[in-house]
Amino acid sequence: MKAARPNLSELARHLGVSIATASNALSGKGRLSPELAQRIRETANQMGYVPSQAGRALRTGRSGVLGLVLPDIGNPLYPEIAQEIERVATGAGYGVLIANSRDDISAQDKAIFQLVERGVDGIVIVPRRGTKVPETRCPIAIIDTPKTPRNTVSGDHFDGGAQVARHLTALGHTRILLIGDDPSSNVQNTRINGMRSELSDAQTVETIWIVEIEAKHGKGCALDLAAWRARGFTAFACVSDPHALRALTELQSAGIAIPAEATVTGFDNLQWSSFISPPLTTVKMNMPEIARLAIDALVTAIKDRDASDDTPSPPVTARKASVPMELVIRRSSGPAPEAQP
Amino acid sequence: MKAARPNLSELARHLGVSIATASNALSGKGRLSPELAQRIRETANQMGYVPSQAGRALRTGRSGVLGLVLPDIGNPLYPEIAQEIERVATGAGYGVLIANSRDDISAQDKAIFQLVERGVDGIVIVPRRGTKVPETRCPIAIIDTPKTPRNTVSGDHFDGGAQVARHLTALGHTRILLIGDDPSSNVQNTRINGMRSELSDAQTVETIWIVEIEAKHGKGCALDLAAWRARGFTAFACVSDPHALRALTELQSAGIAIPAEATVTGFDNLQWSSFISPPLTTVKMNMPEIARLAIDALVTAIKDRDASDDTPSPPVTARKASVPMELVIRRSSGPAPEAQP
DNA sequence: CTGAAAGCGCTTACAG
DNA sequence: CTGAAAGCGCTTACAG
Repeated sequence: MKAARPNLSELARHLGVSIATASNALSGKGRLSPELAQRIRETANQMGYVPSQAGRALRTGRSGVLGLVLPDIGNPLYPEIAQEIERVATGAGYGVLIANSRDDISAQDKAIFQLVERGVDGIVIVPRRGTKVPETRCPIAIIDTPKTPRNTVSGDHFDGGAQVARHLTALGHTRILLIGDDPSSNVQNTRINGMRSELSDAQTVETIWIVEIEAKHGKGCALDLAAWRARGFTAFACVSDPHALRALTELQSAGIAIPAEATVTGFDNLQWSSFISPPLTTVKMNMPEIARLAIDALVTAIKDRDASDDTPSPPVTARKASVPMELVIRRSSGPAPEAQP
Repeated sequence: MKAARPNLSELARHLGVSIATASNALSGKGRLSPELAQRIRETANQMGYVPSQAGRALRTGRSGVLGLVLPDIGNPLYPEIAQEIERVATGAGYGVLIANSRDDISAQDKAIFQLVERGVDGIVIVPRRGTKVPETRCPIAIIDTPKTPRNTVSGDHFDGGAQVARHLTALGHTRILLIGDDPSSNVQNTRINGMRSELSDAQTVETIWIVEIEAKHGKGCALDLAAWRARGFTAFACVSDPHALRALTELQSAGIAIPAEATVTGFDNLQWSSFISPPLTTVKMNMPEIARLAIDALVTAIKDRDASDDTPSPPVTARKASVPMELVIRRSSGPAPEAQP
């Protein structure tokens, strides 16, 4: 009644072959007759043999696990990143261990250390704002912005912003309010800069940062967008969908019709952005591609590092650092009304 | 220049003690003089000694890692679950390996198998709709609804629904539309049933399911809520915040003022629910508590299982299966207007 | 109070 | 083409 999972030596004994032969058959490494290999694989299956990761990890020095460090879930984009990273990593034969860099500023370093302690082969990090990613001997892939030091791969946030701006210009908007959340965010700044790069001096452009307004009036306070509208601003371009949602509902509540009287745009194409009324014009990142490039780069770095040992791992670089974004035009953006207050 | 991370035997040699003593000092297990233990720990720190998980796992048969299986990210509640599970698990000394049960129906079983293959000590599952969680010898904690077979712990969705209904009744609403997404969801059904349980025959209550409407009119179609409003329905109670958002923006777009002319409620208290205009009345789950109970139960089961080996692990039950929810009243709900069409 | 030794399950040169 | 043996780093009885 020994139904517990067999190990390699039990499997080998059962088959009357050596343990090495069994191992070779399953890994397809050493040369052995195809028939024997076949027979071994079948029996392994049938006996429910599952190789021990621990044994393998101890022997090979590789855990087959990658770490993923994400900041607090505040940004609803992270689940999508996590999902894509998990999908690609699984496809490459890796598991994904998650860690959270929430709380204090040192949490990111702590999270990284914990992952290293658990023996991950490499780490993907979406850095917290205003932090430095420490150097380790464990390869690290960074997803932030093209300008971030040691950045591995990211969406082309600048170009995404530029696309929004061209769209608004084409619709005839001349007074445009850019709405950011936190000026210390690399991603948000790059998006804003991208927008500004495509807006001409003939247009009036202002930027507001929500954290600064909330610092004065409290969290969740009104952004007074109706007042901006009254001053002739007809386009409200936000750095992410949740802020666009906040803007859109605030304008709607004030009785301003979207898109007839004001245009609102977001960023990130979150699930609900296509389901609200009116559906939100936004910018979609190519997450599957970003995840693929990040994991590819990481896996390559892991293999390289096996050769040259010791020393901190050099920055991991992807084949392509910047992945294009796609403007998704929906009904929340429309032609500028006659821009009268 | 041997700066690479030392292992236990190098540490022991460096200290002139046996490898067993070093191990005992670090784990605090075997009895040894406090001074020696102290000295060993200090030197270990100073030499940057990091114990090998692989070695430990191989020896102890425990990986110190839990698996977390979540369905597709469609439900924006999952990130919060993931975050809390990760937090609690880390606190209990476990890492968290994520897996996704997206795609086809068998994906959930596949995800579980992969985690087992990676040697996790236990698994937390939020089951996909309409699937059976397979029995394994690996302990599994299920987070779904109190009625789900083998459910370990969950929010009290029924009572959450009841709280919403009492709130609406107290506000004087007599014609109430319940808005669900998918009738095959245990969670959504329980919430709807909870609402119905507290609505009297004196009230008119109807339920619509978004997937059914979309099956006819296409994804993202209008829900025609203005028509319901015209028929005198003044309260729109949704099974989750994204659906409430859809309802709220649809009503606002149709020129119906919230909450003056219609009340909208959601479920789950997602981040943005407090930032929209008007902010959303919703129901908040006690995720930290749910995560704590789930992990506690799992860890207990893992320890128990070490005693009795083999055989599928019995269902993991938490000290408390059902965690209360909290109604969060915000401005999207208000007194019923004179309910004239 | 401390140490020598076995063994967890695997892979990988190496010998035959 | 196949097998015997070493060893990855740890913990845990056990002996002293």
